[in-house]
Amino acid sequence: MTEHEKSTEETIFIAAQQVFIQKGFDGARMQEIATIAGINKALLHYYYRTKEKLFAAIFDRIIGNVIPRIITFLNSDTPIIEKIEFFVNTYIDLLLRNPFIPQFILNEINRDPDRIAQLLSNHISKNNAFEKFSALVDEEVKNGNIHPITAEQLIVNMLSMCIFPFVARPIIQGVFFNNDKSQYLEFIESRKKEVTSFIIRAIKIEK
Amino acid sequence: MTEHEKSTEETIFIAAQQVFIQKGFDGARMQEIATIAGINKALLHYYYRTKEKLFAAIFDRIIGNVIPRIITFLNSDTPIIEKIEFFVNTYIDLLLRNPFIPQFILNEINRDPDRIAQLLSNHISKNNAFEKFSALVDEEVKNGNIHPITAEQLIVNMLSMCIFPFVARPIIQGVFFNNDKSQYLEFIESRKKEVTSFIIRAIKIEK
DNA sequence: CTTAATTTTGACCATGTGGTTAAACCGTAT
DNA sequence: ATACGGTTTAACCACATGGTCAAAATTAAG
Repeated sequence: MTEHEKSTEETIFIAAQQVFIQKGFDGARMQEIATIAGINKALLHYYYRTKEKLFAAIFDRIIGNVIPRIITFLNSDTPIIEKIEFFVNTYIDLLLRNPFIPQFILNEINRDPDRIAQLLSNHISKNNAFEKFSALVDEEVKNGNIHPITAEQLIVNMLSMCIFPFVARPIIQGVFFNNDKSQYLEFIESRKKEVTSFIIRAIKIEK
Repeated sequence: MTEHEKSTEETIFIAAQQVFIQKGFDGARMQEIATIAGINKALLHYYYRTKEKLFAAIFDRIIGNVIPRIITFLNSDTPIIEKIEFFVNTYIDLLLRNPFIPQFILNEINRDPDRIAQLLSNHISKNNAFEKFSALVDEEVKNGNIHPITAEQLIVNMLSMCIFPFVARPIIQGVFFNNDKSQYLEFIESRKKEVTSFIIRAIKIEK
């Protein structure tokens, strides 16, 4: 193996990621992955013994990229308004760079509903991340800084508005923008500010 | 065929709907559908010639149930605040009764991105529904009744907060509610009011 | 150079899959 | 009774699919 070329294992990984994302687990074909990776199908099984294991490897790496961001958001000590601003911006940015992640995760949710929930629960409870954020929200409500809302509702609203536009991309792009890709991307880009101010207007109490 | 029992065709349809929703197109097996319908596999092909056609039949009926609601929302002549209130309520109600619809449609988006966009575009442009709503939003902004926002952003925000909690159900239920079903349903139920007031606070300008 | 370990391949297998076909079944009109 | 239309079935087929295996190619070690 020379320096400049990726290892076979990583080549397979990238090819598999592409196919699994595009076709889902059931739609993905080991042969197609092999072809894209430019290798023999048997070699797939040499590195990752089964389709399940190959999928799991990809899934774990992707989910491992997302969870820390959520933990950080819940855990950080900045004021709530700044937290939201920062989270919406970095999260939409992440999804712009990896627009396939949401659909991929949603697909997996369908295939094995408990697995992700378990994974997330572990990470989040390990740091008491949710309790911390929940306490912050409650306090801000008590102090009259934001309108009454539970932490759960707020988080779900935030994630909804960040993630949904990516899974519904074909609809949004088709219905609103005549399938023009750049208009869609511009729309998403502008959502960083739009969603942030939308949420802030929805919760902040002006004094 | 006696009166009280459903026609074979409808029995198949219901079984197929159940399987396609649970497993997705690729994961669904014609044999499983047949077994659930309590009939022979060949009979599936007698009524619906191929898997594709069977799926299309189900898809069309489901999507046909959703589109009119969106058209109505865009078209009705009531003030914008009332429109939003009404839409969020009826839409979340619809999804509570058919919680599988979102995941089903999202799956299909992945399989054939242009098809739904086409379908929706046709219906919506047929009634000039979007232009009408867009004009309403612009006018409300101009009159200083709501904060500046485009119709697209507003619609996407609304749909996001209504739909996403259903596709992310396993995560929400697992992380927030220890997998307690009734707590999750209560959470969704309360969103009818929460999301409505969240949106209204985000857009309405108090005078 | 020789040997041993690792990596890669082509051929192969068992099984599952969507789909077909010819025959049986069943109610009904003649 | 029988002939006929629509309905249902068991058996079957071609083929794709995930996975295996023994041998070949390549690399590393002595």
